[in-house]
Amino acid sequence: MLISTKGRYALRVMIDLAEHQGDAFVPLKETADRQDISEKYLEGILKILVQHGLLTGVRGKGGGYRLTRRPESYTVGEILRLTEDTLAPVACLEENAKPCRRMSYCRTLPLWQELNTRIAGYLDGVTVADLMRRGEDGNDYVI
Amino acid sequence: MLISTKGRYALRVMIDLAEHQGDAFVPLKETADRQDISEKYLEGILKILVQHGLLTGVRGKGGGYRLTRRPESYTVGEILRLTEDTLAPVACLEENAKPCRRMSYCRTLPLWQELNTRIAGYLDGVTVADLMRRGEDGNDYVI
DNA sequence: CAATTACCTACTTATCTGATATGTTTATGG
DNA sequence: CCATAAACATATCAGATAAGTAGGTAATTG
Repeated sequence: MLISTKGRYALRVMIDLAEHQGDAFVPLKETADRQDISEKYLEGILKILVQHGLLTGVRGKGGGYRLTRRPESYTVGEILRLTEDTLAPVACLEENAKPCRRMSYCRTLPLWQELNTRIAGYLDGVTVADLMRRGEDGNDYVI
Repeated sequence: MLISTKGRYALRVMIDLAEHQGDAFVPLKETADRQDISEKYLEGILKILVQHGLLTGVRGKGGGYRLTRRPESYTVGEILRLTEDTLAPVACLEENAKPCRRMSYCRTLPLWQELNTRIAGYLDGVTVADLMRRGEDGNDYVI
């Protein structure tokens, strides 16, 4: 499992907010209901997105969450990197992995590196705006 | 983390056996030493590979393990699918995942499906023979 | 001031990972 | 035929992670 519920939920929330934007701030409860996700669990996820500036959160009556940028400017990779611990397919390629002695001659390292590149390349090439378009004509982001 | 040590070790063992083949059976202890992997832990991994016919295991003095086919006939995907629980990047795409109600309209499903296809496609396109060739001229399996 | 809503901290429960320990069976060489 | 080498089998375990729950605090508005 490369992507946990945390990352999947984060993506769905971003899409939800993008789709219900314009009419000011969207309270978490609304999104949680629509997406059928536990409110309390979602809170933790949205906190991360706010802290990193992807969303604005406003408290009190009339408050809620809102995107800070246009949907086409958020890549899937950007969102997942915040909510997932890592997107690396193997431990050796993680951020803070302890350097592996076998690196210089490991027969499998190039395999993992290429896999990593392909995964990151794909996820960085799809935007939230792309994900909104399911069912529309000419939707080919999956290709 | 898509691939755990189990899968990574399995791959390294297959390569190790491929490289030390011909001189009959290779005892687990040898491979474990060369690859710096716990003997006991490796046993469990090799058992799986034997049970599925990728390796032959022979007991007693002079025994050990041997590939049953030529290195170029084993794909990385084939090996990893045996040793990893799943290669699916998200829970919804696992073998025995309970069918998701949101499937027909889920905005993110196509994203995961395409990611899954790309990962599987890459891993099924690389063989054990390819992995042996690191450092050789014209080695371009990572491209 | 009351209601709403985001924000914060801590806990829980189940599952998975990466092993270790302790044997049993099978084959070979002396 | 017995000691040794080796695969095969089963159980257990400690630590980490995932997914979610609980309970409370702070800010904003009508």
